Amino acid sequence: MSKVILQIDGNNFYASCEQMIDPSIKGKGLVVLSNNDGCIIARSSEARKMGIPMGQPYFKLKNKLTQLNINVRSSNYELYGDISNRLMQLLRKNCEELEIYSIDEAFGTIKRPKGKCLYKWGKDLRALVYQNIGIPISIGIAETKVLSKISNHLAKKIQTNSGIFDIGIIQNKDHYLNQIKVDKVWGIGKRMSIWLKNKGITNARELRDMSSEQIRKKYGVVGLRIQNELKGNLCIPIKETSSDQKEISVSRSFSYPIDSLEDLNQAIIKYVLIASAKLRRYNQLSSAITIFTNTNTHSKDYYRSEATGKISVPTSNSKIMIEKSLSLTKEIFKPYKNFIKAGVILHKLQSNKYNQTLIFDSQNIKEELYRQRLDKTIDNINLKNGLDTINWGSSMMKKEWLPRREKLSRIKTTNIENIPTIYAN
DNA sequence: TCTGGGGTCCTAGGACCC
DNA sequence: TCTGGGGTCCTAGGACCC
Repeated sequence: MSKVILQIDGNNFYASCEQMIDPSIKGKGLVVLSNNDGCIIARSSEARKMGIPMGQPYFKLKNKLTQLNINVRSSNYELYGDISNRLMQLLRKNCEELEIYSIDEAFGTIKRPKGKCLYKWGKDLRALVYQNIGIPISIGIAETKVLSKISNHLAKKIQTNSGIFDIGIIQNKDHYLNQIKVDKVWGIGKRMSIWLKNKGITNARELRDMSSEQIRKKYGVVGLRIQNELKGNLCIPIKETSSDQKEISVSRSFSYPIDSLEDLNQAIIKYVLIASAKLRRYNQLSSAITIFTNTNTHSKDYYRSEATGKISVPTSNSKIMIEKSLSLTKEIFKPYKNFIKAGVILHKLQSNKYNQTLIFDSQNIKEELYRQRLDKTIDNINLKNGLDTINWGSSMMKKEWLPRREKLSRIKTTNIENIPTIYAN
């Protein structure tokens, strides 16, 4: 028995989620838009076949989508999050270890009985997931993470594999690795693939076989790890328990440009409230905040500004964070600029279990406890009734610049009971 | 007119200490 | 007159991921 790595993901995840809760669009062309209805970030396989590209701005393709009778949805992260949780729970039951890598993707491990292909095992899991969750998945099986990604890619690409591929059972993988373009290898991005192509390296097999010394010189341990994983040596381990988050960021584009400090302040307050609620949900504290804003990246006089401030006592308190943020906002604001986006990043996160705060005098302790209770009460009410039920007065004044979500599916998704369950037979 | 959002890891270089 | 060198911690920024 040897351990193998599995890479499992939901096919066209956002599109599949939308189709699952609304059977009327099943089997039809469908695209899902990013926040602010900006770009196309997911396509059903039907839309893909009709030639709709990924990542394109919505406004450029609006007419074409109408002509082709393709359905359009704004992204609905509450829904995708709910479905993702159910998917991951089911996968956890069926793997030995599981690392949740993103909303639609996980790495897992199981034992391989000596010399046995795991295609049948994958097929059963795939059927189980479809019956219980209603989402089609793909499964790639291999010795390492990088190879399991490639295996998953082949599972999707080659029709006869029907969503499952076990490259780990294949001794000589050259035939398959030759088919994988170098920029499709996990960890090889734009920059590295340009450098590799200039060196005549175009596919995964060539990357595996090239001089390690050259890679190490240019890309250090990061590059070497990728190459080693291609050779079948596990270098990137499975992280089962997601260690505490290192930072939390909340940013949004506005539906139209803003140019007043007042508007910017309101946006920032809004984002700080979301971020600090997240922080409390993770039982973490932060001791540094970055605020940033920028004008249109596509315009000639693009302007971006950011400022970071420390908080002397690590906190998760909304009020303290808002005060800090507003003083930072004043620093980064410039008049006569049309800002189209702003955001907040909390860093230096730590668990609130080990909160070694400064010694408070009794009055401060009282205030701190009061603040914590207040935050908690607000969080609980908002969790039950939606994010905006109770909010800080200052973030309520104007909302016209909030992001667009015009094509949101109407189904109420914050309630898990509304998600249909599909039973076998 | 309209081009997303939220993360991680690594490295180089500065500040500081002994 | 000659003015070291290694370690650690922090930060900003690059590159990549979904």
